Amino acid sequence: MERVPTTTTGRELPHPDRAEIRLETVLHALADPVRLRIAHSLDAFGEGAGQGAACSDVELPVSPSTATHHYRVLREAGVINQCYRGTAKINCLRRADLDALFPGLLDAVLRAAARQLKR
Amino acid sequence: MERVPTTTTGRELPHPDRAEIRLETVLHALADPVRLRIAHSLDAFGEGAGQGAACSDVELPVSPSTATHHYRVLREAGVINQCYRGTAKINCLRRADLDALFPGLLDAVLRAAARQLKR
DNA sequence: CGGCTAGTACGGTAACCGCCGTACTACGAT
DNA sequence: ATCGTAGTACGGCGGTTACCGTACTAGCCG
Repeated sequence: MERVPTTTTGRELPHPDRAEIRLETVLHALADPVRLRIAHSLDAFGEGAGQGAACSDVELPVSPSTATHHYRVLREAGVINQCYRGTAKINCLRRADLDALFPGLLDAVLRAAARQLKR
Repeated sequence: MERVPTTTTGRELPHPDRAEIRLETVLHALADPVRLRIAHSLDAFGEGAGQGAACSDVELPVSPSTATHHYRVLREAGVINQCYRGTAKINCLRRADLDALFPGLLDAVLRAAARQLKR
């Protein structure tokens, strides 16, 4: 059966709301190679079918506990949104918020990241 | 007399060339409030008359030695160009290089910074 | 139930960062 | 030559960061 466990788990994760997102914090979050890669992967995944990707969908060159750390940094900076679905944690970019606050920034960064990969 | 001391001083400062500029490093450089302010100020100054501004033209809430540190981070990241003119050190954004490598990024960051200031 | 998978919290370590003061150099002006 | 101004190099200090391993919880499946 299609047991889609929509937004299970009581554990709510703290997210900054739009007005609290600071440019310096966003830039700092994206300035790390691992986190930049996460953002880039989420962008790629997000464009696909149902938006969002689990942490385990993104391959990273660090240990799971370090990955958790990086996801938290991104979430607390306001770059990504995280929610639990079953045992998985689904991540997606906060495009709407970022675009509203800093028009063009996210796209510029993601395109720059993509471009730098092909070099 | 107009003793314009064009590019005096033998001391040459090391700059990365275009191909060496890394996105993560640029983002890291811009992720600090003081350095973001420097970039923003250079943008404002640069648009004016003769391009570039001396370090002392940009007011910063840190000591001179710390300011030196921040300028160096920006230069080594490839965000600014520095050269001596007389006793002053002239700084300007490396627009052409950054725009070529990461189109739209610098403008997005600077506009985001400007926008965040008016809040 | 037991076991699997996904992710976490904790604690520790080594590196880095932002900041400063002090002592110094480089240039221009007097 | 002397002084003042612009910026620097150095060393130190305290806070943050990236990383890991280990031990743990939450949900799913058989």
